[in-house]
Amino acid sequence: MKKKKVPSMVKDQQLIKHRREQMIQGAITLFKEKGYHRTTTREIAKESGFSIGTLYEYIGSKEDVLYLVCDSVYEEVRTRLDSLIDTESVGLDRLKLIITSLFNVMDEMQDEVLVMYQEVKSLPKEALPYVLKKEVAMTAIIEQAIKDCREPGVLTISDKEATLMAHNIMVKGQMWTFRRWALKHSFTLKEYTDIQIKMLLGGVVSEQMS
Amino acid sequence: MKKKKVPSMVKDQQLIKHRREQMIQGAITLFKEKGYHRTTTREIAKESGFSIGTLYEYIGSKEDVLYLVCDSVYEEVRTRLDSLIDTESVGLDRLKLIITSLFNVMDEMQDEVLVMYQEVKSLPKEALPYVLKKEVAMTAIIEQAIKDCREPGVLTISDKEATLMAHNIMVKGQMWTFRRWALKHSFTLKEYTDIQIKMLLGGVVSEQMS
Amino acid sequence: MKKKKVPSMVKDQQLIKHRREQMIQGAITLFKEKGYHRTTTREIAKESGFSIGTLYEYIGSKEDVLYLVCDSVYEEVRTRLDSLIDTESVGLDRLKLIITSLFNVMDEMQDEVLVMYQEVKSLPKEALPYVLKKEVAMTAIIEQAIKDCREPGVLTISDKEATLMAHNIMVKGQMWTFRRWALKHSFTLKEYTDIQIKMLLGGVVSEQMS
Amino acid sequence: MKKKKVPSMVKDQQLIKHRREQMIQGAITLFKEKGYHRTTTREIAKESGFSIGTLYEYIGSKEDVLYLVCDSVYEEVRTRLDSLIDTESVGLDRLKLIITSLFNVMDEMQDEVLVMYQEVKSLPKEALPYVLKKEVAMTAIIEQAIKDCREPGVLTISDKEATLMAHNIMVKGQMWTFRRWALKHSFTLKEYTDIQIKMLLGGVVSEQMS
DNA sequence: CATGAATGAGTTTTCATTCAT
DNA sequence: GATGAATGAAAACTCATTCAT
Repeated sequence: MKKKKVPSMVKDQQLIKHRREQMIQGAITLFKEKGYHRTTTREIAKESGFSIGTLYEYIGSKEDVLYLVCDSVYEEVRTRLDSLIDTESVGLDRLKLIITSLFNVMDEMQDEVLVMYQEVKSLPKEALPYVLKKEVAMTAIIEQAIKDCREPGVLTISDKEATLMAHNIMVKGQMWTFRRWALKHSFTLKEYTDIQIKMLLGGVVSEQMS
Repeated sequence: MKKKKVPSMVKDQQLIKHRREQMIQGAITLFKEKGYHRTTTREIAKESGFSIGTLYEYIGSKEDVLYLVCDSVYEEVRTRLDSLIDTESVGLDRLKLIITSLFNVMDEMQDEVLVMYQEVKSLPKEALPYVLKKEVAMTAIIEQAIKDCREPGVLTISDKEATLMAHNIMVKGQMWTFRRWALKHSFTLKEYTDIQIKMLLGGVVSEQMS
Repeated sequence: MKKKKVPSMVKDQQLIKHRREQMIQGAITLFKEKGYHRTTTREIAKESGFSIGTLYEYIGSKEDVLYLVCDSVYEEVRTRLDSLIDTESVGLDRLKLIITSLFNVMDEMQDEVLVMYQEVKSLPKEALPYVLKKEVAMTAIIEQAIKDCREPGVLTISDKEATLMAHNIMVKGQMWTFRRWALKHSFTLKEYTDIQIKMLLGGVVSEQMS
Repeated sequence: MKKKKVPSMVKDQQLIKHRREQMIQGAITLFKEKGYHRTTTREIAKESGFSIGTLYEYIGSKEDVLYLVCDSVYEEVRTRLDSLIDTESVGLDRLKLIITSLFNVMDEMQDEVLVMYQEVKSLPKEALPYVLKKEVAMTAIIEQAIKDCREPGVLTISDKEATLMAHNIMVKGQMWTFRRWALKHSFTLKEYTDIQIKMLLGGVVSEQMS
């Protein structure tokens, strides 16, 4: 389950990194517009600023491009998220910070994230687990943050509930991208975030608690 | 925004219906396995039990198959859901029934639903709005059921919150299919349903309300 | 080199004749619009007023339709021409009458004639000679009429010249159909006929003969 | 009404020219044999000496091949004709030279010309006018040459007559190709030319002039 | 006789990938 | 390393023809 190795004919690691970044940007632009399958390798090469021959100096197959894109998007989401939540806050505050940060990142990267979630299923069988692992890792962070809030009178929640809540939060983040067609008419990001947090952490409903 | 007309060279309406049902079943089976783009029209024809020539007697293009599949899945979800929630129950009971029913239907039809949500984006531009309309309609039903629960001491919720909660419920239904790879390890459908309802309708968290 | 036999599954000769007439009319209409190759047998059947199955009760293959069309057009041209030139006139008057009649028939049947000349080359190898025979026969009539004008002081013309003049007249007739795009801007049928006759039979140029 | 642009994926203009020449030769050979519609793109590629994939690097669609063929044949006819008539001759001599040259070119290029005249009608709507323009241009040259002969006692002819005579000459040129099946039995090219010139420019008929 | 659904070989076109320069 | 022309397998779609009803 380690990072998939994308083959390249080129030795210079610096160059590989540079070219692949160009490639990923070009590919995202195109995938956004027409999806992975309707985008040709020729188009990716052109959009990336080099020739089809060069493209294949840095990848082994078209699927590698998709893998690089998915990997890159996850990495970027992760990096941005980490930088936002790297604070001293603890407990509920930290959990709220994580949620807010997640939604913010999803909003900033909505096109990239949408592309990624819509196309992961086209990844080759061997690459999927590696990508899913990142999803699992992020979910685990949230789950931990939830569990760290558990305290009588603050958050009473079972392990299973914590797990599911973590999944829910992840999905609410993604949902902001894939259900945008409906949500954007009714909510700003701030409204969306506030209401979701309120619903997640209580306050909406009250009768059962008495 | 009306039902898209899929052209057919065959006159017998009964036969059209029958053949298209075969076709939809065949297509779902294949889309499940390899996705829409990796499935060829020949494969669809073969899986459906007829020749490629016959396939094209009942559709105008490959995209029509996708449209028929999406339309059919929505219709089926809707029919099943309607039959499950067509009861006398009202208020919170009715809302819980709707949620439970939705999740049950999603569970029963997980493959079909997954296929549909993953491939809608490949629908031709003109067909998408029609399909989204169905999603909107289902969300609206849930939203109404939520609003019908509003009562001091039972459910205090603003219009916006109700709208978002409806979306959340729809997404939690879909999530049971597209996040199955993670959820199935931790939850049975019953557990999933119970916890989600509990989280949606309160009881998990309590301190803030005081 | 006899009339090609077009096979039919039907016995009733009367019916065969009737159906084929429908078929020929339908086919000409379509060939006019889109040419033989771009017209499908299904379209021919529909335009003719019956089903594709019925079409094949009266022909053996699509090429037979083309043959029937070509044959029919020639027959019609011939019939009309014969009826127009069946008079007592002789000599130059008769020749002029033939030319005028030919051009008139070509004008009346321009679409049919154009279709025929454009598509004969698609006839199956065996059918072509039979159709060409009709062309030869018509040319021969003209050639004879030319020769019948030969008389010192009236028309002095060698055999070879007479032959070529006959071909020229045939082609001038066809030309009125296939070069219509250019001629219709400059000439009415009457003008066209008058000038062509004048040019064919002298009067345009004169000085060299003295 | 300008030269239609045929799209190519290849950049090297030299190479495009070369490949298209191969393609045109291959296509003419095949169209000659079986016509445009019965010739497949695969056959064209093979006959041209490259693969089907390569063929489509140099054209956008099968119709483009037809356009290239028609364009090329006209260009070639025009070039050859121009080189033959580029002399000092004037008046009747020049007209006779043009006619003789036209017939010679038609004879040399009979297959190509025949193919072109039989298939122009299959050109896409937008391409036809451009090709017809070339036909018009050639006719105009002849018309001018005719008018340049006008002189009392040499050639007395009205404008309309000159126009029609020009069309006649063009058609007599084409006729040598499309009526070859009949003419070749009776005439050599020289005979054909001599008699046609005699008939066009007088001497065959005489009675009216007295 | 008439019908029209079924067939599948054949057609155009695309596009990932290779490799000589 | 970079280029882009060449390749051909594979895909969508067509349509003449058949044959059971």
